[in-house]
Amino acid sequence: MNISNKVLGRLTRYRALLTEYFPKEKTHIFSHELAAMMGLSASQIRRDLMCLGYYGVPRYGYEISELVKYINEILDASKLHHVAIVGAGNLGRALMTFLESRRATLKIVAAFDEDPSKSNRMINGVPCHSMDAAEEILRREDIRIAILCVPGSEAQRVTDRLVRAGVKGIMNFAPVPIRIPVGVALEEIDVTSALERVAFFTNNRANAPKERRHADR
Amino acid sequence: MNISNKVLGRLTRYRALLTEYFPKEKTHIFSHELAAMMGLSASQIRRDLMCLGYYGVPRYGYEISELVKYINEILDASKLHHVAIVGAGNLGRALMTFLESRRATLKIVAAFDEDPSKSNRMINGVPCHSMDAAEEILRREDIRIAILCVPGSEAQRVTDRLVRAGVKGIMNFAPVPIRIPVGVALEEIDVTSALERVAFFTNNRANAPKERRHADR
DNA sequence: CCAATGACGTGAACAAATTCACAACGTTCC
DNA sequence: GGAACGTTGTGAATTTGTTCACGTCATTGG
Ligand SMILES: NC(=O)c1ccc[n+]([C@@H]2O[C@H](COP(=O)([O-])OP(=O)(O)OC[C@H]3O[C@@H](n4cnc5c(N)ncnc54)[C@H](O)[C@@H]3O)[C@@H](O)[C@H]2O)c1
Ligand SMILES: NC(=O)c1ccc[n+]([C@@H]2O[C@H](COP(=O)([O-])OP(=O)(O)OC[C@H]3O[C@@H](n4cnc5c(N)ncnc54)[C@H](O)[C@@H]3O)[C@@H](O)[C@H]2O)c1
Repeated sequence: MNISNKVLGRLTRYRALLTEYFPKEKTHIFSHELAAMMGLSASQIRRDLMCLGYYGVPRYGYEISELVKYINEILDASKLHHVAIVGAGNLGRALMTFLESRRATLKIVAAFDEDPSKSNRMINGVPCHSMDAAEEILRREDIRIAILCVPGSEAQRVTDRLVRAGVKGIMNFAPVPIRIPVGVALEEIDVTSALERVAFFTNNRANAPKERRHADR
Repeated sequence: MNISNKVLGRLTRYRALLTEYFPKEKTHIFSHELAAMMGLSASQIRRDLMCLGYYGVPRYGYEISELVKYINEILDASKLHHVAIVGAGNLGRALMTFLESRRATLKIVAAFDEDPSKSNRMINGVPCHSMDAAEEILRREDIRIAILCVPGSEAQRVTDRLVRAGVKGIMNFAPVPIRIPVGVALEEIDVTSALERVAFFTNNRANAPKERRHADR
C-alpha cells in the first residue's frame, strides 16, 4: 500500500485527536464518531484506516489503543528525528516552545541565526548557533529536518545550504516557494495565502471548502 | 467559472511571487518561467490563469502588471477585511507583527485574550481586549475574520463564541479540528501534522510529494 | 511571401481523491 | 432460532485535479 500525503495528514490528526483530546474512559470509537469530530465523512475515515492493516470489528468499532498503536507504527517508523530551527526570530522562537511539548519523536536540538545577538546562547531551551557553525553542527547532531523561519529573500539561499549539509526534510514558513532537489521532502506553510483564501470565501458567498459532517446514509 | 480552493491557493502565491520577489525590470513572464519558480508544470499555470479572464499573448507571455491586476480583482473583490487575533500568546503576537506588513486589504484591528495581564493595552501595535468585550468589539469594528491562537482545549468553545458574534471566516492554528456551521469559511493550519509528514517522508525513501519542475514538452 | 518558431488556450485523456452502495457479519431481541 | 439491526471493508461510480497534445496565431527570418 502506497500511502498518499493526504491520507498521511489525516492519520496524524486522527492520532493527535485520539491521544490528546479524547475522553480517556472510552475504549472504542466508530468511524462516524471520528468523522463527526474531524468534520469528515465516515466512509473517508474507513478508507483511511484501511491502509493501517488494523481492522475494526462491526458493531464495536475500532479499539482506540490499538488504532493509535498502528498509526504510530506507520508514522514513526524511525524512532527519533533531530530537528533544527533556522531563523530565531519571532516565529522561530514561538515554534521552539510550541514544539518542545509536542511529539517525543521530534526533538528540536539546535537553532541557527546569522544575527550575532541571537547566537551562541540558549533561547527557549534550545542552543542557538551562528550560521557559520551550521554545516558542522548539522552533521555532528545528525539533523535531517529543518524548519525554515528566515525572511523570504533569504529562503532559497539558506535552503541550498541546508540541503548541501545533508538535510532531507524542510518545513518552509517563508512566504515564497523554494526549490529543492528530488529526495528532499518539503512542506510549505504559507500563512498569508491561507488567510487570503479565508478572506475570499468570506466575501463571496461561494461555497467554502472544508467538508462538513455527513452521516453514512 | 467556479474557482476551486486549490487554484485559489496557487493564485495567491503567484501574486505574492510576482509582486514581492520578482525583478522589477521584467514586464512579461512566460508560463514556463512562472512554473519553474513555483515548482509546477507550465500547463498547470496556464490552466490556473484561464479562470482569470485575462489572456496572455503567444510569444510575449503574460504582462505582469495586468496579470496581478486580474488576480487582485478575483481575490480582493471586497476591498478591506478587518481581522482579529484571538489568543495573544507567542504565536498570536508573532502573527501581529508578521501580518502588519502584509496585504493592505487584510488589517488586524483587534486582539483578544482572557489573561488580564494581556488585555486592555496595545501589543505590537494592536489593541488587545479582554474576552468579555469580544462580542461588542467584533460587531462594532465589523470583524468578519478571526485568527484562532488559543490552546487546543479552548478552541471549540472560543470558535462557537466567535461564530455567534458574526465571524464568517476562521483560520485555526490550534492542533485540533474545530466544527463550524455552514456558511463560515475555515482554514486549519496544523503545524505538528505538517512536521510529522515531513518526518515521514524523510524516513521512508517513499516518493515525497511536492511537484517538481517540468518542461512543457 | 511563406515556412518555421514558440507560446498560448483548451478539449480530451488520465490520475487521484472521495463518496456511494452493499455484502458480510456479530449482536440483540423476540 | 431467526429476523432485524448497525457497523465494517471494499468494489464501483463519481468528482476533482493534472497533464497531454494539438490547433492557433503573431513574429521572425530567409
Ligand atoms: N512571524 C510570523 O508569525 C510568521 C508567520 C508565517 C510566516 N512567517 C515567515 O517566517 C519567516 C520568519 O518570520 P519572523 O516573524 O520570525 O521574522 P523575524 O524577522 O522576526 O526573524 C527572522 C530571523 O531570521 C534571521 N535571519 C535572517 N537572515 C538569515 C540568514 N540568512 N540565515 C540565518 N538567519 C537569518 C534574522 O536574524 C531573524 O532572527 C519570514 O519569512 C516570515 O515571512 C512569519
Ligand atoms: N507557538 C507556536 O509556534 C504555535 C505553532 C502552531 C500552533 N500553535 C497553536 O496555537 C495556539 C497558541 O499557541 P501559543 O504558543 O501562542 O500558546 P500560548 O500559551 O503562548 O498562548 C495562548 C494564549 O491564549 C490565551 N487564551 C487561553 N484561553 C483563552 C480563551 N478561552 N480565550 C481567549 N484567550 C485565551 C492565553 O491567555 C494565551 O495568551 C495553541 O493552540 C498552539 O497549539 C502554536
